[in-house]
Amino acid sequence: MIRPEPMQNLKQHLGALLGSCLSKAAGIANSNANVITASKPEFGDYQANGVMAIAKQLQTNPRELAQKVVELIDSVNDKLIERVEIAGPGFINIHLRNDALMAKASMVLQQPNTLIPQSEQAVCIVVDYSSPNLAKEMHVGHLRGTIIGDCLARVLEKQGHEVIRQNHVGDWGTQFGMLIAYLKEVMKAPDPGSDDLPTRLADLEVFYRAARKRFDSDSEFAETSRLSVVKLQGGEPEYLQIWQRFIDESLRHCQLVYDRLNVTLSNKDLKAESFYNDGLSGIVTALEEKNLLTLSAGALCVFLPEFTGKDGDPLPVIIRKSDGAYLYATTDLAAVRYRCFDLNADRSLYVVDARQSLHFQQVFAVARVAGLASDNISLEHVTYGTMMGKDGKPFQTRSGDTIKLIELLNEACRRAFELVSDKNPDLDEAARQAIADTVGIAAVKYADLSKNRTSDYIFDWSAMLSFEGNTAPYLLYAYARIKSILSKQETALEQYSITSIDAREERDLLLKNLQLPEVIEMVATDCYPNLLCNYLYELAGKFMRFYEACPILKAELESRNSRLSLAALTAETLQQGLDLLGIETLEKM
RNA sequence: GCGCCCGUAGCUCAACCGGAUAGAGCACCGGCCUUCUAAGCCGGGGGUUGCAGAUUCAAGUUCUGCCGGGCGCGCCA
Repeated sequence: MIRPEPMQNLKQHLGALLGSCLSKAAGIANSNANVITASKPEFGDYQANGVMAIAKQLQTNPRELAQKVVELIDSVNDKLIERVEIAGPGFINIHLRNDALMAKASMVLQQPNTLIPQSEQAVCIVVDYSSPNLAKEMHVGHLRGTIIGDCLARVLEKQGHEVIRQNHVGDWGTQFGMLIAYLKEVMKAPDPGSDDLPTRLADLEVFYRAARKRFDSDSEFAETSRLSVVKLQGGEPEYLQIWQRFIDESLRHCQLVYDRLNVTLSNKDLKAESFYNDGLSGIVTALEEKNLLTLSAGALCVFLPEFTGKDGDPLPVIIRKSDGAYLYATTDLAAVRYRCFDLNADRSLYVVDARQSLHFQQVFAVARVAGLASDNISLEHVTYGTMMGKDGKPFQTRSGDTIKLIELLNEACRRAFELVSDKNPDLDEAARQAIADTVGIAAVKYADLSKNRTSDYIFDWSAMLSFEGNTAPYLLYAYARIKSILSKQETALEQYSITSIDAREERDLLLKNLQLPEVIEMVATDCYPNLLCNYLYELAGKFMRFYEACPILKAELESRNSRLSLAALTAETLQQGLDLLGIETLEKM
């Protein structure tokens, strides 16, 4: 496959052009013209907000400076720009040429793989996401991290970066000692080769809860559990064998959920906590060499001056517990080292619940001072909010009302099936089921992806399973409408080409299509998938308005072909955008 | 007690590192299917952006102090 050329998106092009004009006019190198999409249609297509700040700096009249900038822009005769004008206190409003927009769009139509340009510099990016605890079955709280991470991985990959997914599953902590101890207890004479373990684990959640109850109520059992961890981490065969069967069973559950969710994770992306086990003593050595370790109450700790807790006391990062077992900080340090020096990552993203932000701050800081991370690697904790219950209180995973992720997906598809059957009773059942499966999953994913990841969110069936308004079905519906039209055209177009713009709705839709690369760039930089959702929703909305206002198949020949092309371009944009969200499209719905 | 995050329409959320009159959806009210899929489109009501200051041409956005909510803070992950 030919790698599409790096290409400036509209905003980058205008930003560079106006930036250089502003720099020249102001006599200040690298001035930022601060070009953004226009906040209102009256202001044109894009607007430059940077003139006023520079004028302030120069103690000069902003409108006069803007005038100089405008003259410089005019002298360049840029192919994209129809005209620029000064507005208000010193804004520069930018209007783009229709012919330039049409030409750009027609080019993209002929080479759809240029719709999303390659990043100028491809780098290696590790994306750590999903990372469920294998002691339990995946529940609704795992949804966010899994699909946000998957979206980011897809976006970065699409830009040409080398993306290495890392599913850092929890398979090695204290809870496994607990499970093993409980299993041994439940099955008096453990014989891991021939028992009915899979049957007993058919409901991992139930098994976990039972073990947990024992652990919390019986200190002797808790002690046995902790000793089991040490034995496991020490490599005792019997423990390893039981453990392995837990893991295999649990991973099977996870993969079912991933496949159902259309999440790209597979076995090859697994890098479990246990993978780092052999390297943990090396972490201790490395920290020792840097004189960072302190023995505190029997535990090996790192104290960094920038982290203090209660009463200003130094806050420890516990590297090794007093009983000799390691904790997740140590594992995470080993993972940082692995990603930096073995995978040679330039960026390492951790898509993990915001509650762990202090933990990651500490791990990153220790990794830097201990040389477990190079200075060049960008370590980024991509946080997301805590899931709350209907009452606004945190959704307790240990309480009985945990909802399994698979149950949510089943319910979504069930409701979607009812709706499809209602809307489209003529389709046979298999077709309706297939549509419902796509729509249901899409709705659940989009409900989460479309919200700013940093805010806490309330688990709410009705919001998550809604099919109207700003939802995935709206986008899928727009796509299906386009496909329906395209399938009705009598003669296939030799090649799509957008050659005329008559209505406001046509132009709005055309320009919006061309702005996908800008959005992708923002998502890749800041890791906010909701920006892509917002964009696609606006794109679909502009298509709906175009659809209502502009007849396509009944239009005059030239307009007809042009509108068909515009519709085809929109389908392409929607399809590629939804694909980056991990949402499949439908030809019919 | 200390630290981090959050507070925007009745509800769920936007607002592109400080920009022009704060926008959508849901819900509610009213229009639009003999015309390319009504899971749609058009219109309407609804706001002192928690409160009070500060910074400046410009603050939902930055700073300070309160109020309210969430999370984290030594051997769970």
